[in-house]
Amino acid sequence: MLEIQKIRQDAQPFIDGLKNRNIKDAAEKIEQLLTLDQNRRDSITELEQLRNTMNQSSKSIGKLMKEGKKEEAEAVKSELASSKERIKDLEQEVQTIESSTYDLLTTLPNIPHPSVPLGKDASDNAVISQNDIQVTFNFTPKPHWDLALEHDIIDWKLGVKLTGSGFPVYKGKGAILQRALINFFLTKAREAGYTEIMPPLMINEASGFGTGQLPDKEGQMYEVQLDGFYLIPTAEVPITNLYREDILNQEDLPIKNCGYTPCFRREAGSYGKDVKGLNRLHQFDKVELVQVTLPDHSYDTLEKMTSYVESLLTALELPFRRLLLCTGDATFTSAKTYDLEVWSAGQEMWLEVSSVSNFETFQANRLKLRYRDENNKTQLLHTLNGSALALPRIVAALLENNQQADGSILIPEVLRPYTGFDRIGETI
RNA sequence: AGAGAGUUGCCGGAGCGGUCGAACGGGCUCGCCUGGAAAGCGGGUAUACCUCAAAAGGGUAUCGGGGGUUCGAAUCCCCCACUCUCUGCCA
Repeated sequence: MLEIQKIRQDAQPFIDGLKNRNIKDAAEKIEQLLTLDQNRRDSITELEQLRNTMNQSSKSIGKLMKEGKKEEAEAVKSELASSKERIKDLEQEVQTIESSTYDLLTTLPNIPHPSVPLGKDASDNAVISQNDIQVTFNFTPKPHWDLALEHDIIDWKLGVKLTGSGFPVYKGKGAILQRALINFFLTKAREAGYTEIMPPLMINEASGFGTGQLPDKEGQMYEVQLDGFYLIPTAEVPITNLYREDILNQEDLPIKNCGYTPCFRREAGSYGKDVKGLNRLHQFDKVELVQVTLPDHSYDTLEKMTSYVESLLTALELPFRRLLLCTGDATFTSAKTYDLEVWSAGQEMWLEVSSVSNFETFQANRLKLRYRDENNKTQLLHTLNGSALALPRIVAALLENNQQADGSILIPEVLRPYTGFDRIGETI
């Protein structure tokens, strides 16, 4: 959530930023916000003055009662009646203004960092870099859904039987591969200084709000209505919300956490080849990184986190490229996002496997996540996160890129200690 | 799931419907004391918002969350959440 105090100080960067986000009536919205803000402050000023006199009168009534001057007390009481009504009205007014402000503010996305390219949609994302790993075949590589079926390692039909589409069942070496990847990613993260967190897989509404999934994105999350919980769409939600309403000490920063969780996404409206096979699931596994940093350090951290994720892809010998998402394609909460995509030879397409974002204060503002600065004042921190990594598309790419002429699939060297086997399927 | 008890500041812990942002103790911190330290003594020690050009100062709100009664609520009433104990159930 954007900081109203900052908008009040200097609205122009916000107007520009929102325009770059393709919000046409950005200026009007900011203007509305400022008006609401002014009205709110006017009302509060009056309200608090009234409350002040009210409090004082109440005290004097107390005194008069003690002194036994009942009639005088009654007189003061009757004088208060009108203020009391006015206070009620003003309270109502403030509440209305605040909820309008909230409604408006929650529709506004984060302001993009100056380095983010302008653009409408994914086609305007900038390819920043690409590694030099190539995969070549002297036969036509198959898509992973065929390979998975042939080797009986992933079963979509069973998933449909148990639950529905988008909930595959991993079997045998398919299941072991999942576990191996999770373990590999977590081990690497620990070596890189991240603390492993195993959070709840359901969150409450306050947590959903804190990281920006609620109030608007309910459609993305599965809801357990009876208990008022949501299934997490990513470990980012619980792991970032660990620090909700905290005031951290500078010496505790940066916070570097990682965690493996299944992720649950409704993905309403997705269709076509995007959802084929492992490309887009309702339940998938992911290891997530979360960092909380001082404002001055967040962009440096963003680069380091992204490089770290790239090192995982390199270790897995996958061809990948790094995108810088344009102003139109970055997520609602992000100020700057890098996407990492791997090349999947069977489908001949790039698959997004990681998204690394700096949210600056956008989440921290919602979370009320602060630190004490040199002057002992509380300031909002910056939050970041990144997938390291999301499993299904990694699995898709591994299967497709590492398939051999004989139909078997080689496991990358680094994973073998984790899988205990070096190949899926028959060798010649 | 049923019955009961509870939820107060960084922690422990008081609190009668009235001057309670909250006794008392501990912690932390500053000052004095000391050659230095301990002890001792004295002071400070929440957050958000409003006011103010800013600082100072002043004000409002906050005692799990929300609503209500009242001139006035940490204290009374209602709803919700959480914690603990017992019973039940169970990986």
